[in-house]
Amino acid sequence: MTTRRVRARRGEGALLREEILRAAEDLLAEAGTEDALTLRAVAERAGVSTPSVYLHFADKEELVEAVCLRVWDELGRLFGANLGGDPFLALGRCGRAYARFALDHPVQYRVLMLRPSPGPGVPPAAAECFRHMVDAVAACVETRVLEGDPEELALGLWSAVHGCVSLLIAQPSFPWPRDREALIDHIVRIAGFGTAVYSRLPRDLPPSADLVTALDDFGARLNLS
Amino acid sequence: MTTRRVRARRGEGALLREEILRAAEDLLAEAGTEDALTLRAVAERAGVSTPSVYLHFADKEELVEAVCLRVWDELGRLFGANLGGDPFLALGRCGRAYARFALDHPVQYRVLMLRPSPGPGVPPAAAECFRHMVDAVAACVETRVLEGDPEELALGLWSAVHGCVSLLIAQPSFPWPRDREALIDHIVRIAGFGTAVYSRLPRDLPPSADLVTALDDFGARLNLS
DNA sequence: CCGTTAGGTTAACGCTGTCAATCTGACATC
DNA sequence: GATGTCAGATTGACAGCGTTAACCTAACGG
Repeated sequence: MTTRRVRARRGEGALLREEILRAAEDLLAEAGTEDALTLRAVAERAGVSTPSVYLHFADKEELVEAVCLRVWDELGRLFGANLGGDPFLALGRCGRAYARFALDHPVQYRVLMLRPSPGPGVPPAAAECFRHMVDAVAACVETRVLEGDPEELALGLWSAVHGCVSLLIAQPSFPWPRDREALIDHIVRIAGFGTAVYSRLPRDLPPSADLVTALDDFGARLNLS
Repeated sequence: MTTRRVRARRGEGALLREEILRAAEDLLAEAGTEDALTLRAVAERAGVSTPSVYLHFADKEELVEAVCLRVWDELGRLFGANLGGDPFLALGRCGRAYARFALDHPVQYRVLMLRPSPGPGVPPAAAECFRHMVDAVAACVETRVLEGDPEELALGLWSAVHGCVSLLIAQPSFPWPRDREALIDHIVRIAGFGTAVYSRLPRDLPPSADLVTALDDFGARLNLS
């Protein structure tokens, strides 16, 4: 048992919440697995009895989610810092920043994105990032190079990058190329090109049209405009 | 307690393995969550005592994985059935089949693909699917429309579809369009177009080149060939 | 009929999340 | 300074979990 924590003064009970979060954060960093986050371990490290955690978190799930959400703010900042300038370059930078963030915090990313979300809605922090993303896409649409609903396009881009990093995180034994950074780069650009081509294709192209036909059509349209 | 199971005859001990798997499968289907798969619940439903599970599975993890791997064979068949004919159309069919499979078996998909893989290697069933995928891509590369390493290209396509379905499964409260089938279609084609464009771009295109430049370059090359 | 052994069971351990009941010490008041 | 109050915690317990060691028992070959 680590040294017992001194009781907080009146009105400052919320201090414990912060200390619990810090303890859990450290535990997660040391163990590298969310399994290490037992209420008992967290409480002991915070120098407090186990049920005290319930004074600030409804249940374990809420604690774990709170811990993982803490790093998410960083992603919001990253997005903000990468906006501006050429909208396509900005979009690319955001994608790369997102991927780097996920790979830098694999445990937190898994907990928040690779599990059945507990609440009915998207976690607010993630929602804000998504809004950034939609804005970035909207800027691209305004240049007329991309066409379509920004939200829908953003979802596609998001899911492309998410697919790559979540596979990297969950399936490290896939035959990945050695250079992760380059892989991310590929994916981001593939998603970008794909979205651009797809968004500018005639809507009435039959679903069964093969790639060559579609690309030819696209090439023709590109030269026209 | 359900009726107790009659002891198997000598040499037929392996029958219990099958019955345990079936029990677990049913439990999973009824509850819709892997949390329902407690050893006690599975054993009771199989009409057997809890530790008997250990006669056929090293630990719980192995049982859960075995349960989820059972449906995976179906995916292998789906892939096989969708090969042949125009390689690009085949690739598209495979992507759609993969997505439909994942959305039809969300729990199993999550257990196998969205969690830290236990063993050192890829589960054999998934590896076989990946091989199919690489073959399909290789066929496309032979037409000269796609260029590059089939394995690398396949990874990109896989991760695109995986990204979409895993987000759909884990984050149902995202602002998804109503028509899932159409969404999958978009993603598959975006990934296809993106890969095609990207694979045919000059390798020395600077990483900072913006989308418009790259697309123009691509359009020019496409008309030349 | 007996001995062997595959095919199980019993009982228990340590761990987990969670809750009801209880204590305690800092503060406002007299 | 003594007193009452209530926020801030603790104690003790519960049910359920995965897992293990020790034990039983029914089916078969000789």
